[in-house]
Amino acid sequence: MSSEERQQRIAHYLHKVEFASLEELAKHVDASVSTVRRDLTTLEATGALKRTHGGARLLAPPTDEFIFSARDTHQLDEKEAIGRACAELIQPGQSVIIDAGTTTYHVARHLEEKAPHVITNSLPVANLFGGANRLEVVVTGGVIYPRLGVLVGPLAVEAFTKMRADVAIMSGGGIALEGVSNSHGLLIDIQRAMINAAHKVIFCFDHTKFGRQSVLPLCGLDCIDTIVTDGKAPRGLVNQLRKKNIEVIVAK
Amino acid sequence: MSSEERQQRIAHYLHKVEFASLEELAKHVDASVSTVRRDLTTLEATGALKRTHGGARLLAPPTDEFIFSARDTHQLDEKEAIGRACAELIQPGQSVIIDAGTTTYHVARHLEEKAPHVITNSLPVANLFGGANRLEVVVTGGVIYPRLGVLVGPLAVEAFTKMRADVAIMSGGGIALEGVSNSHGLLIDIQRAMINAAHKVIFCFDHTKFGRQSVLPLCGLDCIDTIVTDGKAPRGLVNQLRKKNIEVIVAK
DNA sequence: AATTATCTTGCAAAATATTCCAAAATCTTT
DNA sequence: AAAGATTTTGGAATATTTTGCAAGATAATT
Repeated sequence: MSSEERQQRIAHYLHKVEFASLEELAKHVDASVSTVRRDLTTLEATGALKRTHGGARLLAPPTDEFIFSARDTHQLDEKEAIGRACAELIQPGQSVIIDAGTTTYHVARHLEEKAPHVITNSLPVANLFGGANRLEVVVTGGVIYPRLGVLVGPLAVEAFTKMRADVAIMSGGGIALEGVSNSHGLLIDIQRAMINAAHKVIFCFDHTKFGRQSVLPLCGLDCIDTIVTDGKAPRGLVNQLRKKNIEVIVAK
Repeated sequence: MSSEERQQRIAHYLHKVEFASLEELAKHVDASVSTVRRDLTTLEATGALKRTHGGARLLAPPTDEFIFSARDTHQLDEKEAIGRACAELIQPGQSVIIDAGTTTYHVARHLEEKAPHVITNSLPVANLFGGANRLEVVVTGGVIYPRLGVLVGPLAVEAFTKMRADVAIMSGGGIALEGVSNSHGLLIDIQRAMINAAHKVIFCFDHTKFGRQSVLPLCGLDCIDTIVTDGKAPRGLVNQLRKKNIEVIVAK
């Protein structure tokens, strides 16, 4: 049996039982406990389930989940690493604006223990925290942009002009010396409002975004306080950004 | 059994009995009293229950109207029927406000083919339509009310005062001759704004809501245009409501 | 105030996780 | 097809977490 098939069977089994111990799973897929452990780790990274001591639990009830393709995200490992590194920059109790996007989604997943005040226009992020009880999550209004699950439009922009936050965790379509650019016109206004509303601006880019310019310019480099990226980001551009007084953090 | 599974079983058990002693719980999950104590502490932190001397009690009253684990939704068949019947009242292309709640959620599930403009403060409803990109869905802003997935607070109220819709599809904790009542104080303001924003007001009640009065009054009967309910609704009260000029539709 | 029950804290034992390594399996290259 | 390189797997040694227990502290009851 291939590893993918095994992982799928684990996920499928969990959908039925909700909880399962490691031994239970090992017996079910006929593999060693070690292997199941590894599978659970990768499955957890995709957001399908949550590991617990002694087993694993379904993350969200099987119904009503927003279809957000964390599954077929590219550069999953890198985004996961970026998410973890970026989350470490947040102090407990800070108010954090979280942009919509797969990378920022992975940041959000590591943010729960910081108990931040979250402000977001991303439905996946909202869903992520919807169950958790300890933190306050503000969702901006807006019209659902179908494919991405982002709330857009005047309601969303307005919400950010009215609020202030300690940190904004942003993403974009490309980062170059000319600044940050993005592809969706509807998002630009909102992202600008986010940047204005936040005291500190952190951008998350996986290495594929470096040197790329997307259709629409979003902001100049002077808007950025910190960039978090992964190990494959081109050295040259990173150094140039650092010279421009931007803190660049490379997640391992 | 993993600790999470145990905690879930404790929570689930409490949902049945309201209150339980430590020993009772310990026996039920087959663990020591110390362990149960620790579990209760963590569970209390999530707000699911309240510790007391000698045991624990359910924090929220056992109304499931706004709790979204479809798993333990009561009167599922009835709500399904109500949902179908209510959806038939909507004309294609109308703008529809959808209240948060399990019953209204079932209405939403039957609404897609009407291609309505949807306005909602319910995350589950937003998720439901988020994937389909044929219809426009407006989500109000607000703070996520944990576990219920409802957006509450001034942002939500404000959104509804600014908008107008053809129909509002509402739910509530109880319907009696005195009017409609509900249990969650935070929701009342929003529901009032919804009612004001809509030209036609439809309330969905399964039969258990009839004759019941919840903690807080929401509105009088004069606000209601139509009520949709299931076959088990008490005849007497239904007729009295009809005499008050309310259209009552019994789904079968 | 005394008595009883319940709670908190600290600690050792058990269960579980992580890390590391060698064998097996798979993929590449010749 | 054989040899080598790479990945995957299972297991062992080492951390970490969880659990159950007991002693002292706190709250409820009489």
